Amino acid sequence: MFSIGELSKRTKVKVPTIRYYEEMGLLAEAERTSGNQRRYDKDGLERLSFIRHARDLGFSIEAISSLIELQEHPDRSCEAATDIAVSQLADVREKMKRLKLLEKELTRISKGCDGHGISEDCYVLASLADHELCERDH
Amino acid sequence: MFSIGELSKRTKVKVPTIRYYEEMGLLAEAERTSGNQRRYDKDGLERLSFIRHARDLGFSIEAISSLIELQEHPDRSCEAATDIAVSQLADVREKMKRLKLLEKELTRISKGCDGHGISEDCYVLASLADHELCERDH
DNA sequence: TCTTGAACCTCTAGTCACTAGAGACATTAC
DNA sequence: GTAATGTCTCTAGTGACTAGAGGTTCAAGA
Repeated sequence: MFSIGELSKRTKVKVPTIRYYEEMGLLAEAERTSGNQRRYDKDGLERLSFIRHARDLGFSIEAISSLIELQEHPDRSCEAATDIAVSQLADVREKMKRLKLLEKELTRISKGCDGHGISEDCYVLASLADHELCERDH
Repeated sequence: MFSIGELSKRTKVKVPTIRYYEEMGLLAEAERTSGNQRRYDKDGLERLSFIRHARDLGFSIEAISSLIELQEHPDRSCEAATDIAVSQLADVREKMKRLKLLEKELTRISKGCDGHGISEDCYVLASLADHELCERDH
């Protein structure tokens, strides 16, 4: 049995965040000492690692809730879990696509200026003001 | 002179968002009709287009404020604007890097399951629980 | 056993960039 | 003139935390 601080160290999840996850129902309510402090065991550690890993992968709290629900009903099919992962993947790919376009434009923009006065024709500001300068829409 | 709804249509920025930008000081306070409704002209349209474009590129409200400040002091050097764009670019590249790793792992994860019972060994859930299965750290 | 200081508790409020809703007033088209 | 649509302000909610206040508990050393 270890404290919330210890759990925090082991999982690299901040203490207030652990309490937040408990409040959101992602973590079961922890056992308490007589002095009302939370105590965790290996189970709690594993659960929190799961949550952290999923958060790192960009799953929302809501999606993680669903995954945990699935875990607790092993009779159900695994398809639902796969669905969640697939939709997460679609999300990630969409974000990447957008970021690639942004990268291109920002590269172009940030190369344009070389320290002359803004009044003349700062390329950064001009580029932002005038969408026509973009190579593609967004 | 046109209404906030018209401005919203032309810029594709929602009405409450326009009011929010005004409150945040990104947009100057609009002129009003005798009945207290906001009226805009070409200037307002251009300013809002600028803001929208910058937001699309992921600039924060704060960064946009700085850019606007620069615009209003044309005596200053253009370097500051370039700095903001360059730091934005670094940000975008960092995000892309992370997303690439996520994509790889999510692809792996979501291929693993094929509809058997969760109790057996749902690959999605197992992967999230066990970080060792990852090919790289994150 | 006592003391001290770190860690813990709850609660409230703040972050960012909006979004939603209530209830009242203005404008526009017919 | 009336009805529908648009606009106004204000407050509160979103997601996923983070920060701070003010108080209590724990563990280690004397």
